[in-house]
Amino acid sequence: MIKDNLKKYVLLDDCPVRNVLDRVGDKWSILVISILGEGGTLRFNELNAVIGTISQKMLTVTLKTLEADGLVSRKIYPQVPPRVEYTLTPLGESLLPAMSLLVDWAMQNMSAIKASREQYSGRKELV
Amino acid sequence: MIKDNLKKYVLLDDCPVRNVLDRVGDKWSILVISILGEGGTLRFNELNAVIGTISQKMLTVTLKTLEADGLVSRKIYPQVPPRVEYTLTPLGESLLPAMSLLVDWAMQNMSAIKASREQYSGRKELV
DNA sequence: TCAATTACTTACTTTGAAGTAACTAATACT
DNA sequence: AGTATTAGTTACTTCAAAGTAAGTAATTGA
Repeated sequence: MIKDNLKKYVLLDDCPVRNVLDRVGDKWSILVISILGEGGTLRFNELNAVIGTISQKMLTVTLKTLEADGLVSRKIYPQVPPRVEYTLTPLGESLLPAMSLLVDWAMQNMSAIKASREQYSGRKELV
Repeated sequence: MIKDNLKKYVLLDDCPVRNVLDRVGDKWSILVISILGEGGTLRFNELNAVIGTISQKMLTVTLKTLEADGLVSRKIYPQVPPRVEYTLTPLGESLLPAMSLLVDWAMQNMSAIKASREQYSGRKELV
């Protein structure tokens, strides 16, 4: 017996919302979007240096996925050595408010969460 | 040479924000929080039925993690068969606005994203 | 001639999240 | 005696995301 106002959530699994959020939820996308959101336009190696711990492969994969989704645009300058610049598209920029609300929440509440985790893990050790 | 206003993002990797967002980004947490946010209080099997495609194990794991983080509270009624009720804590409820903004964005833009993906994948096949 | 530069690609391995299926405790009901 | 019920646990497998390390193209400058 499921309440009517909850039935729509059955559809949320394997649905387009899940589909979109999966990509937002990967390891590097939120970070890259945040950086481009503040930094404007950046080259591949600039992004690489700003993040510091990302591998070239994962930066490539992340940028390609974001480009395929229409969140990031890629501009190639026909030079040698190559110059490629990345920028948020309007669609990518439209994601910034929702994302920064989430990041703000995380920053404001991380101490409460850490405290809760410690309390929770402490339980077991006392049994 | 990294612009000064971007340097803080270097810290974002392996930091508490990442730590918190990782859990929000797992497969079932957003769904469970959304359901509890609308459904109020629900029993284990009610959540299981509402979601439909989640396994008992993953529902257990997800709820335990959310409980450890202090986002969900767990109330046990000493009965047989057991009765366990789950509710959002105030901390869990405080996450709802940020989450629903993200979900709304996903719903509003999924068609644009799907279109972009198709256009992108179409490129390769024409080479 | 040779190293440096930039934005990658490729091949391989590792890791952990998630899935599957069976099992459990404790009691009420038939 | 046997079945149903609820909220799990346990052992095992699968799979894809992520990491590692090396190689590549094309040109400039020493």
